[in-house]
Amino acid sequence: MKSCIVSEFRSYIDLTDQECELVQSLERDPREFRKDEIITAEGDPAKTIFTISSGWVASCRHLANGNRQILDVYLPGQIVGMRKIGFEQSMNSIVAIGPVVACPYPKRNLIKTFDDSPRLTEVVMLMLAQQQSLLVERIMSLGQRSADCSLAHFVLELRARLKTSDLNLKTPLTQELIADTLGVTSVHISRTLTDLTQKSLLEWSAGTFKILNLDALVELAGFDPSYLEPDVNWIRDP
Amino acid sequence: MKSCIVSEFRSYIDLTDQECELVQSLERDPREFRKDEIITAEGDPAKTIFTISSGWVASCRHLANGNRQILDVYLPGQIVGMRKIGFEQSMNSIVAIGPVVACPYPKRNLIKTFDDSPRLTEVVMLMLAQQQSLLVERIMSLGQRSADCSLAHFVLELRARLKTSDLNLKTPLTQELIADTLGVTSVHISRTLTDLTQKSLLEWSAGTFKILNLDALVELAGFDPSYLEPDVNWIRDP
DNA sequence: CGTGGGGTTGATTCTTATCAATTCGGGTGG
DNA sequence: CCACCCGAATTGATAAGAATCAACCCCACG
Repeated sequence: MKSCIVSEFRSYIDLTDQECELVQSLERDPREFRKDEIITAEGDPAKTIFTISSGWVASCRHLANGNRQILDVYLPGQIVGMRKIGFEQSMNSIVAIGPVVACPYPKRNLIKTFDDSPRLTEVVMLMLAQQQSLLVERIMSLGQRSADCSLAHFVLELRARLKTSDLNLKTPLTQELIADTLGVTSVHISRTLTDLTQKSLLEWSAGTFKILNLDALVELAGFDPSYLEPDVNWIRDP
Repeated sequence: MKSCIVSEFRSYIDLTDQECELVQSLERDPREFRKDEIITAEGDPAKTIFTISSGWVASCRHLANGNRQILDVYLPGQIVGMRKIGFEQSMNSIVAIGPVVACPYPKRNLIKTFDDSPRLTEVVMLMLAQQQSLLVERIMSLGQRSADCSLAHFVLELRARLKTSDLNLKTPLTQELIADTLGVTSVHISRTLTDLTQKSLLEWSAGTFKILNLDALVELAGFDPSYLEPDVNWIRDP
């Protein structure tokens, strides 16, 4: 399989051969996970980071009452668990949405990379900053947007992250996953979806969204993709 | 004035004299801001980062409909605007809560520090990871906690961040600020506060919280401060 | 054929928003 | 020193949005 993580890094900067090698070393040990398998659990020691080769993954946290909040959805090529750099214990679990191939590697390896390449360190920092802006957008949805706006925004964000111009998005998500992401119940997602369908904005069936009216959806969501477009100019030359 | 930012960095690692100098250079140009003054606005070019010398500051984002969400509250010593490292445009504004002294400096200076000291780079990365975990906790409040839990959690988080064992917290906040942070209305904050007071958990007057029953508050909030305690062991030696 | 996970629908309740009126309290100017 | 004013907080009445509970449908899969 072509290295997902290399092409992820390449989407930020050009890699020298040596850098390429360094990055590749993060994707050496592919492991398969079944749908709904817990890749790491809350409270586990924060020693292992994962790179996703294929499939989607969610990081989530549970409250004492059992409520689950999905913090972020990760797509192939992404590094999962970078927050763990700063902590001894993993504070959220990572779950496979559908079948997944992911490569675990010790946190130490990533830190080692910092020693070897200040340039890659800067890319990692950029990734952290970008993840923050995803979290910020989630906060906006949870705190200020109504369910229909949030849902529209969520779909548009996914589409932008998938870098596709297709109006049909195939996902391994369920309505319950979406609900736990947007902080509402799955029942409410169902109703909201039929609402949006009646308004000829969006359809959902069997795991795929079909965008019926892109402009109206963007308008409803107030979607501005600039938070997904990083600035790489400050990163030093090789 | 003693350098706030140096002591902030010192709370993570010991600084060599040289590092100390580097860090100090980030706090050279103190400027005063009035209460409610906008320090930077959404859409401004993301060139300037701030270090807070005194006072509190909030970063917030507005929606098209005028709704405001406060993303984070920053205390003296903290670096504000690190997310901007990754973007050309500032995607949220920074507002002075009460009178503030803050030191602006070009983003480039921070990046320059990365060249000069891999060790400080690692501290900055740790700060980013820690900010993420604050955002995550906010997401949990917005998405899954009821207003009273969120409020209790918010107060306990503040107390932990202020590193005080006092049960009285003096803040420059208003109920409206708190409301915009927790994603509810100020009216609802008012009601929730009187609720908590009736239950002898918490009092509020003239900008200070008085914790009446710490244990019960921790229990209600499900508060676990470990997300505020970074792991610094991986940072390289000087 | 059952079985079960995912989705839909309806009835009802609960939390929070909204709008509006009122109070409180600390400054300011006469 | 008092009257006034303003921002902040409180209170009440009502409405909207979302949760909850429960029943039911659909359909892929053993």
